[in-house]
Formats: sequence, structure tokens, C-alpha cells
Amino acid sequence: MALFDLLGRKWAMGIIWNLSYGPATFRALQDACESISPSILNSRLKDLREAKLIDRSLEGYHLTQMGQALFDLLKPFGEWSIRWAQMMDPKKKDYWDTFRKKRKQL
Amino acid sequence: MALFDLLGRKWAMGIIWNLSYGPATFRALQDACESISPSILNSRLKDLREAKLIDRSLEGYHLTQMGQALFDLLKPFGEWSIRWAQMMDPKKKDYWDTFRKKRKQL
DNA sequence: GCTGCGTGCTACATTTTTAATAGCAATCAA
DNA sequence: TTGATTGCTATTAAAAATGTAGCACGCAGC
Repeated sequence: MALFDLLGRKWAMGIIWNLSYGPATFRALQDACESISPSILNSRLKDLREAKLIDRSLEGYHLTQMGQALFDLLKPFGEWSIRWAQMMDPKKKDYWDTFRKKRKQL
Repeated sequence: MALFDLLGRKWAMGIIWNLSYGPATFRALQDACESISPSILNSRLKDLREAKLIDRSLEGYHLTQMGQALFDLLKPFGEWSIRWAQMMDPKKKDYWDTFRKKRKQL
């Protein structure tokens, strides 16, 4: 699947996930994604814009309709991954979506 | 998300997608994934086994229950990506899941 | 026991991708 | 006109993926 080539790149899904919280500037994404380098963020944004999954406005980058639709498919992964993490390491109870934590601080 | 670190690597989702058609040997996966190199296939299989998403039996590699559950989330991507491909290039009408084509030949 | 075939890899050199860090041009506000 | 913020580019280094060769094992037939 061509889609997997696009999403199977570092940060691609993370950026979409993050933008689901609302539009964000380049800098905000950089902060939210912790250790992403600007060059790779830029190239990923370019990929995603070419794929018409995100776009840019005055408020910053945001999901297109198509991107939002993709996120809707991605959304269940959040809950799934909690169960998965629990299964992998039942002791660890403090797991949660790191992006969300980050974005709350902004 | 830790999940995105795992899936956001080349071939990770492709392998899961492929195994959804049924168990497959190392060699069969290698053929189905076209240009995957054995070293990377091996390391991805290792990753996915450690993540308890796949396992091995006499019939070859196969999805675990957890892996199957993940595939169920992944499944809608197939249909979505057709619409997406249509939007990206409406002229092209012959798009379809390359893995499926491959596995049919085996 | 030897040969040949299929399977599951490992090794290694090369290319591609990502990370880490510095810093520049443009915009705006004080 | 200074300083702060934003959106990047450039560069070097590290990590990941590719491509190709080939080895060890098990099994089948002879």
C-alpha cells in the first residue's frame, strides 16, 4: 500500500495525531514532537501537504478533510495501544499519550 | 505514542497487513514484500514478536490475537486509501492492494 | 551417505533517512 | 532599532534500510 509508505516514516503519524488537537505552528509541532529535527519535520510536512492530508493557513498547519478522515481511522489506536501497553507491562500504569500532555502545556 | 514508533518503521504495517491473509514463511513474506531485504525483514519480525503482535508456528509466522486486533483497526485503511488515491490521481483507476495480488500467486 | 532443494536466516558494503545543532531571513511589537 | 518569534536551511554525524552473497539446517530421493 502506498499509504504505508507515507505513514511508515518516522513522525508521519505523530504529526497527524498531534494536529488533531488543532492547528499548530512549525515551532509548536517541533516542541510537541520532542526530538524531531527541523529538517525532518519540514520534509514530513512537505510529504503530508503533497499528499493533501494537511495544509497551512494563518493559524498554522492543520488537517485537511482527508487528513481528518484519516485521523478518524487512527483514533482507535489510542485506546488500543493502552490495552497493548498494559499487556506488555501490567505493572506500568502511568501510560498515556505523550502528545496530549505536551499540547496541554502550550 | 510508543505504537507509532513501532508501526512507523518501514514494512511494519506491511508485514501485519500481509499476515492477515494467513500464516506465511519467511521466504513467502520476502516475496510478498517485493524489495524487503532479509536483514530488515528479520529485524522487523523480531520487533513484532517482541511486541507480541506476531508469533511463529510450524506453518510460519502468523498474527497473535493482539496482532489480529490491530489488523482490524488497520483494515479500514485499505478502503480509505482507494478513495485517497482516487482523489490524488482521478485518472488512475487500476489501483489496488499490491500485497493481495502477490499472495494470490502463491 | 551423497546430492539437491527449500527454508531461515547472517554478514557486509552501500545508500538513504533521521538526528542534532547552528543559524539566517522575515515579520512584528515596543 | 532592538529584540523576540517564526519558518525554515545547512551541515555533520549517526542510525536505518537496501542489495547481494552465502551458510547451516532439515528433508527427499537415490
